[in-house]
Amino acid sequence: MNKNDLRVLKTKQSIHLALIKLLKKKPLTHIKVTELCREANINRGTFYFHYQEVGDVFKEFYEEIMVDLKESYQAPYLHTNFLDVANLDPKTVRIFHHIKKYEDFYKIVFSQDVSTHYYFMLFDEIRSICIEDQNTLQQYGELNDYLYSYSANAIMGLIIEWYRHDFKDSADDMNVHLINILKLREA
Amino acid sequence: MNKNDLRVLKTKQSIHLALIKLLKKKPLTHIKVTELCREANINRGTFYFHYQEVGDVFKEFYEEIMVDLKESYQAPYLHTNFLDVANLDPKTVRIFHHIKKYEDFYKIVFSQDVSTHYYFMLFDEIRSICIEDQNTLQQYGELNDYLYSYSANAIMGLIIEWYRHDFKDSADDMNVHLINILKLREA
DNA sequence: TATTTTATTGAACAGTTGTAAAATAAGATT
DNA sequence: AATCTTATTTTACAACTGTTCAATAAAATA
Repeated sequence: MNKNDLRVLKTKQSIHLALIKLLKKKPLTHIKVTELCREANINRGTFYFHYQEVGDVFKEFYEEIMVDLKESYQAPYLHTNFLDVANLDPKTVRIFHHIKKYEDFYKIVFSQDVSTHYYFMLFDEIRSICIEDQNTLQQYGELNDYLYSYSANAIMGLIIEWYRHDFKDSADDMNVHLINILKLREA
Repeated sequence: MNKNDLRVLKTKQSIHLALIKLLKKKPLTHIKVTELCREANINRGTFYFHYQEVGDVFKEFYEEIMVDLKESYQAPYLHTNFLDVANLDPKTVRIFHHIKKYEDFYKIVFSQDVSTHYYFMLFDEIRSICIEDQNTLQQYGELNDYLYSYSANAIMGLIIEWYRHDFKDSADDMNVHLINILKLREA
């Protein structure tokens, strides 16, 4: 299967457009392979040549979005150290802006009964960001693994709450919430 | 549908035993309704009279386990205040012992591609525990919602990492990890 | 015990799933 | 432009899904 073959690009794009269209009508878990192929005007066998299930198409979207998140942190002047509260500037935390940008998408990721795979993809990405930003603190040995998962998933907890508030707060609001919570520990 | 009808109790027990048996052979997501009914010696129509999908049976287990977790915190002498590090006694954190007790079960909950529903059931339970244990701190207004989700999901992060280490650490080890992480913020 | 209630069964149905093989056609390669 | 490569289609198949209905049998109730 050649990723650059025009035929592949065409069918994948058809499937992508079809999924986006169907997602406006019904939740991801209710979309059947047959239905998706009918909408995309491709044969069901072709679908199974590229994917295993409908969720795999969603994962493909997700990977692109993860790249976008990663890139927003590759700008060298941006630094977010969740442990160093004193030097934490709300403007430097790009995660919430990223989530807001893809709000409709993340409403699916955090919805009930969807695969946990999507949750863990974001978790792992945020965890990587924590590791890269805290590369000065290496002295905690084995505790590091737990510290990073603790910190990353705490952020995820804020996003869960944000989702449950239907993303009404702005991204900057969320940064302020984070700062305030971290400052509680200093008092 | 009468929950106390002997016929209902009998069929539900058959289904429960069948699911436990099948879970030893294959992941939850691979178990078909037909397969489960064959194993339980009940009619497929009977299954659909009680459940919608295989995962619903798992949820039924889960609810019992959530009751067990809740009860382990109802003993009034136990208090866990995740914000008050100074007064936090490792022995009082019962969550990790609970997880260890149902380790095999939680290996499914935290596995990839399973429904997020199970994750959120545990999250909500831990969040409730945080709220009850921190009922002295009400001064933060709207921030409370975010603070509780932050704290609860941070604990979930430790459990994720524990899962990824195949639950090799003991429950007491986990309590120590938690204490150490919380103490980092004081330094 | 006799009667009523209702959970369970069995059968049938259209639709979906996942897989496989040969035929076709679109695109890549020379 | 001619040939090679392979993605796509077509068709077929057995198994599973989700639902419905009448018949049955198990349990509750009086």
